[in-house]
Amino acid sequence: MENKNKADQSSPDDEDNIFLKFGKGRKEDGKSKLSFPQKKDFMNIDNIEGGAVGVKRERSPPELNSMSSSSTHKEQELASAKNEMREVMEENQRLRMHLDRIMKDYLNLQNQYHDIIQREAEQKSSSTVNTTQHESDQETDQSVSLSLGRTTSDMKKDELSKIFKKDKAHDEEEVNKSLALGLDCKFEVSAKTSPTECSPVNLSPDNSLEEANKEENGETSTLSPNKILKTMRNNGDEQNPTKRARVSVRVRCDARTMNDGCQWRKYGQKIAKGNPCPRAYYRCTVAPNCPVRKQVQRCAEDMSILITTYEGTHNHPLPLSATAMASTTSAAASMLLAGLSSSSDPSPQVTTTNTTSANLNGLNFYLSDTSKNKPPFYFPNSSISPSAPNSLPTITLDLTSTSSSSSTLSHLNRMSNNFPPRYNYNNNSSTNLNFSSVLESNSLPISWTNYANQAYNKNNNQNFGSLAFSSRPNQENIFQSYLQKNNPTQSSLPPDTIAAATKAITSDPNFHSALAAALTSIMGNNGNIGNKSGENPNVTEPFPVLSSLPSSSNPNKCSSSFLNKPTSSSSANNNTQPGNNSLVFFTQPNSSPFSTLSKGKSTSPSDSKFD
DNA sequence: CGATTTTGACCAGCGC
DNA sequence: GCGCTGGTCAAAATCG
Repeated sequence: MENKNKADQSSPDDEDNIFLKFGKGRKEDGKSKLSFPQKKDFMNIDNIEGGAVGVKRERSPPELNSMSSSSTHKEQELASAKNEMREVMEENQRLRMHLDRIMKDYLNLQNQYHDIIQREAEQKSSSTVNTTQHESDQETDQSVSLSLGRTTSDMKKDELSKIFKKDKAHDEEEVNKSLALGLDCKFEVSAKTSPTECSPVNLSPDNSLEEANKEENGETSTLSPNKILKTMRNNGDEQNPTKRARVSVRVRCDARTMNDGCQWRKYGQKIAKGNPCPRAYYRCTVAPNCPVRKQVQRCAEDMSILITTYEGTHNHPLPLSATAMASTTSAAASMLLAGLSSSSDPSPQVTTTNTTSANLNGLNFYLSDTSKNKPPFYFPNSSISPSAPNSLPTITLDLTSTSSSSSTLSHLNRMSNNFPPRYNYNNNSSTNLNFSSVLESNSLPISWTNYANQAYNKNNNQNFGSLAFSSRPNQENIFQSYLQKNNPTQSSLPPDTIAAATKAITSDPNFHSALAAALTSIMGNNGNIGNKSGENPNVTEPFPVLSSLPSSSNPNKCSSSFLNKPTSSSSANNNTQPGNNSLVFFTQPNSSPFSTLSKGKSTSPSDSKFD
């Protein structure tokens, strides 16, 4: 049995080669890196599918083969490099513009949220609540403002509102063609919807967990930026293991590990109870002291599903592609902790069901909590029993394409209810996000933006707080066109599922939290608007927005890209606007034709690009 | 030869 | 206290 497992997992001849095709070990990449400065890699990533990578790829073999005619080649390379540089600069400018726009939208949202909270507080105070409660609400509200507005808290609000007002008209115009996500911060989960329940989202991507948990522990409810930074600096190795959340990613993948852009070193392997497949333990080796670990295990039910569980936050700059994953997992973790912390409301009136679910037509997520063991963090109710010792709150992103396009409810239910205990090995307080592809077998990227954009277009009447991911006209149907391109038979989404998606988006605060966290991770990391990000060693990446794993250009690789630039692969490439801050969860389920170049390590190959 | 993987031992938390 | 389990360590083996 053990031998068999060993063979399953570590036969480097088949599985590892998957990585190699992508970039393989550092050595090879080191070679290619010599001819290409790091910035080039960055550019390549940005233009991932469109051309840059292709350029690089095309160029590499000639480098080996035709060194004789090197002068012309060099010139060509130089020219192409210049071109790429120019493109990237333009891209950066566009990104900046879009960032600004997002900021404005965000402010708009924040203002609206503020109004609503105030209104709610007033209502409360007028009915039953005493004044102290009211005050605390408002206080919390303020702290929400701080925590949500990592950028705004630092940026002078006046300035921002100025900007906002200035562009309000323009934004309103644009809102028509943009995704609107109501961030109405109403926890359907809870009977009592107090503003505090929306607050715990600390949008600092790397510290949301710790900070949120600190909040849980009652250290303080006001998160000043300074404090956040302080925490950021401290969190590295000193992360209290009990204060972390884990993010689990389920991906259909034949490779031994999922390419997440980071560099990992295996430090252990164990057969976990209930799963014949061994669980491998990896440690981030990008930085020597990085506390981030991940566990990789195959799903006992479906061996083709790879379950990768991340724990901790990187304390070093990340490769761009790794940032995508890191930001997303961080956002997911924030979401989890936000949900959890909401349940830790001192007043135990939070009546949660065991499973809070939202159904997004294949974009499912649900909260399920079992919390008898760790009262401070978990919803009081629990149904899932077997508790793994040491279990941490875990959020699961399900990127497997298991749902059929018709009935996502059933899928959701399956997700939430039918996972056998042994699958939920860490089912002590777990949150599951199912970003299953709508289509059953296709590994297509799901752009939240465009996805929800469609929903918004059809149900644009229920968002009072709209988060406008302004999508450009020529981009707003990328997902759809992608669908049409790749699966003409299922190109349209059923209206009911759209409605479900909209409803879920607009109604579930946890989704908001994740979204907000992701957004802030984007804005905060890049923009550094008014933020002393320079002092923050944990700021991961300059700008993860367009981060994209080369997976799409490497169909044989098992990878997951979250913050993707979907258009880069499309024919509309040139029209790509940076505004497409779409969260793209996509998986490449069946990477059947693995190419075998050579043996490799389990290290994520993409790392090589960034070293 | 350095980096990585393997693998048995060890440790800590939890339940009984 | 004991056993079970998950997680980590570290020496040896392996790889490139």
